[in-house]
Amino acid sequence: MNIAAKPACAPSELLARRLSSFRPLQADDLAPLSELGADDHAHAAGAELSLGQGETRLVTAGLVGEARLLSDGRRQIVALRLPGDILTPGYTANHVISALAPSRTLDATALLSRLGDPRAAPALHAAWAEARRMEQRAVLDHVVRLGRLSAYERTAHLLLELHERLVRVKLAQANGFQLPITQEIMADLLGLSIVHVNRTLQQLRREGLLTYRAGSIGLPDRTSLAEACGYALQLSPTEPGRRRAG
Amino acid sequence: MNIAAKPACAPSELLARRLSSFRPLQADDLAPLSELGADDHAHAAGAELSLGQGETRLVTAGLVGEARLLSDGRRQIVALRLPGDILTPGYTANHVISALAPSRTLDATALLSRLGDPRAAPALHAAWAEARRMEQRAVLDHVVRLGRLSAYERTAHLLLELHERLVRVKLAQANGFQLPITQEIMADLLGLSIVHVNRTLQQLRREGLLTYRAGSIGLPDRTSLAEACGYALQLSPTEPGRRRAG
DNA sequence: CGTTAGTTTGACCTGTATCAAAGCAGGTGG
DNA sequence: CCACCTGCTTTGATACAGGTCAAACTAACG
Repeated sequence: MNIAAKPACAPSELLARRLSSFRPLQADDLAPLSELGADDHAHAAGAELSLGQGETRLVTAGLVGEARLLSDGRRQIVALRLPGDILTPGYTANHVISALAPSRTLDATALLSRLGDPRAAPALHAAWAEARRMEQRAVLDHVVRLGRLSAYERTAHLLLELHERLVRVKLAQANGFQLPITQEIMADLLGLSIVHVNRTLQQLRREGLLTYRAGSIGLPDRTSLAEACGYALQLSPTEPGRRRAG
Repeated sequence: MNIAAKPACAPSELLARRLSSFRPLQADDLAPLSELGADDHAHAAGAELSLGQGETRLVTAGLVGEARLLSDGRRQIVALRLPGDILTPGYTANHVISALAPSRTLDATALLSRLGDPRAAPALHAAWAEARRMEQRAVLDHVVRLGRLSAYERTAHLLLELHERLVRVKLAQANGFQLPITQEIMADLLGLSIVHVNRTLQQLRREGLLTYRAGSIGLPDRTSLAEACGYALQLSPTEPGRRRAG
């Protein structure tokens, strides 16, 4: 039940969970996933991952970030990749992919090209397409956070998004999850200074909307938190596995 | 030579230009594009475009924006679509696609599904894949602008990006282009207030890095401008059609 | 020519950055 | 087992980029 360096479950199981969260899938739909080996590669926290041209890797544990570096040292993390997410090579020279916490990844180039083909595995393909859509959506949410939300809203919004994404791969509890990253990383994610991230987290705690210690985030009242930042919850606050009615 | 409401050229020619800017393409490679009719649909400035589920439209003239609306009226434009770009339905309820200037679009669902197939038209497919990559890259650039660049840098960075994108479809001059949008729209694009956009544009003008009147942008010194905001020019500043050596 | 939409200016305010220093671990070596 | 790093968090004081409010200016348009 956490994003540890040690894989909580087999890579294929992880992907199965994520894809099933988008489309109901039968056991035999999932068969192609079993081609994934268990030979994942470990990355220490902070290690940069370099993907070969055209290579696709599946994150199986930990937390990976894709960031853009500016010449004066500023950094913006443009995407967070959680277990079950995939990595593709960056677009520009200053685009770096690195493990934000001890992580594991696995080459999934072959499987992924199969998922992209509607003929090979229709059910998986549909679920995969939905997952891709969701990723697209997440980037745009990130744009809105950075462009139009206050520090307070940004932070709340991001935590809610992470929670929902982790629930899909069953790596979160109903009202909390592990987030083994420093406040500096949160700052680079949220486009804020470290100091301000710290103060914002304190405010959320003071208001009883957040608890955290030792990299463990608690969101005791996701409904209020969502209201406070305009986040549209996708999963029921009480039964996070279940899709919402509205 | 501008992004007017009247199409400057046939839709197929527009796509041909954009794709050719990514990969050299022969006349017969481009043949499949001719299936595009000329029956594009006009949209008044400000009009919202609603795409059917699964529908894909090609922008043939004007300027289209994809925005997210917040309940209190804040708006963030998450992507600008220029002639030669495509539109797909939004991901969320608050995602709206609207013409930012008088525009024209054309259904391209059939053609686009063909471009996605490597077997049907390999050369076009490769160019198209590259174009998609570039779009991805542009969104991430937008994230960096909003998250880590100052108002001044953001503005410069965006104008340079727009210029390069318009050059690809031959709708820009060597050092300028038409940008028929209000400063309010720029504000929603850049995550700034209208007033501050105005002041930032003035500063750029004062410094001789920008001229504009009547929706016409001039970038007399793209090299300096790029330096001022850390933009990595892709096209030669002197011969904007040609790929850069570095 | 009056109306309306957009731009520009000025005065003022506030959210967030910056700087600096003080706590607080957790790990290492003596 | 303590003393010491070293990296992270927290706090306080201060500065500034950019927001807000309000009004004047401009230009297009019927």
